[in-house]
Amino acid sequence: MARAALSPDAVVDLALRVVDEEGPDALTLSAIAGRAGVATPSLYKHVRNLAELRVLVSGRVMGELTEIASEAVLGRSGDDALRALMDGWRSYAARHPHRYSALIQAPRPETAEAADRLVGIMLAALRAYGLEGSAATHAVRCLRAAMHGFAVLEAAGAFQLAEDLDESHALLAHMVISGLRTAREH
Amino acid sequence: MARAALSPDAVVDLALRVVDEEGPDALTLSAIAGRAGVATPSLYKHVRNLAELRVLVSGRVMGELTEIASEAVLGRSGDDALRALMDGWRSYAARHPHRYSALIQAPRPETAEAADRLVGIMLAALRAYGLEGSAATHAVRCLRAAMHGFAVLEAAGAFQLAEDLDESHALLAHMVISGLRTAREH
DNA sequence: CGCCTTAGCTAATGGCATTAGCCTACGGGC
DNA sequence: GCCCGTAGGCTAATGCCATTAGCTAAGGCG
Repeated sequence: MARAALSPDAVVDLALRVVDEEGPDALTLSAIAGRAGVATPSLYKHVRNLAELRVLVSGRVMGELTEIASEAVLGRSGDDALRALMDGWRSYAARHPHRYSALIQAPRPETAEAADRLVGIMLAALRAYGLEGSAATHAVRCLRAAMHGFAVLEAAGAFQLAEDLDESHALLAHMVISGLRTAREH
Repeated sequence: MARAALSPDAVVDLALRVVDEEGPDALTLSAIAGRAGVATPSLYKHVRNLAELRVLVSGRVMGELTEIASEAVLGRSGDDALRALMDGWRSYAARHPHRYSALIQAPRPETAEAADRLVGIMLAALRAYGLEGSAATHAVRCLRAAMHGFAVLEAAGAFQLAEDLDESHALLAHMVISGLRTAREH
């Protein structure tokens, strides 16, 4: 069975290292093969193709994000939980901007489970606001949009001015919270 | 001067058509050359390379978005202006999802002017809330994050459930508005 | 009327993904 | 302890794409 060094998981590990160090565009099979000390075609023994590898990477990132989110919410509720969730999300994206950019948003069966867990955590974070059915769905969508939008823009370096990003993000959290508190009327 | 059919602008036009019809990943010089009825290397007479073409495409999209945004805000103020801006933004992204995905968020000198105009429009839309200096910057950042996050997720088809997206988006607008109204404390 | 600029061309290079087919070392069963 | 099947590696080949170099012709301008 040869060196046994490689496996689908190991390939994803290397892929994440490539992404972190060289950016999502550098995620190429030959870059990974180089790091693995293996010829490029050998990777096809572990991964169907580049597209599938991207999905696997995305799934891994989603899993990490789920872990972060779940820790953030743990033992908190209400505004506190929501703020912790948003802060955790943002800090993950800021710590690993390339990794975050490798997140695929289009729903894929392979990442459906992780995505569902994430939605579950968001729902839990929103529990204190007493949202029922559709209202909860709308709230989760907005929360996701806010967190993702901020994370993407920050990761891309789109916020140029000198103002403190922590403060901007606190305002975003305030918007979500105050919007949820007064959601009756809209 | 040969056929005079091509020019940098014409190349961008074709590029936009490719993006719209086949998605951002299909944006390739040879696809454009095919549509232009020209050999691939000929395009280098009009555009420095693929990377620059992407930036030009992004600039064009940003310009269109600026137009939409400015029309939306025109003749309105306060909550009304803000909601119209958000609705216009979202509907542009929904109408041209691939085009919207081709938007490059990382600041580039070539798109700086369009980006500044966009920020200017957002500032105008926020005028009624009486934000000064830094507070206005934070508000623009949050508005951008909310609009962009929702647009990206919708364009990617990330919102799966059956609930009405208009309603979700109305809630998002409500969050922004109510957050701005109560922004003192945070 | 000739020149020069310019937009097009072909040829060549190199990176990458992907497929096909080969080779071999291990591990389980005898 | 030996045999064989399988799995994981390899090389070779293909094809697409971007990019560069150098050629060519056509149109405007003097």
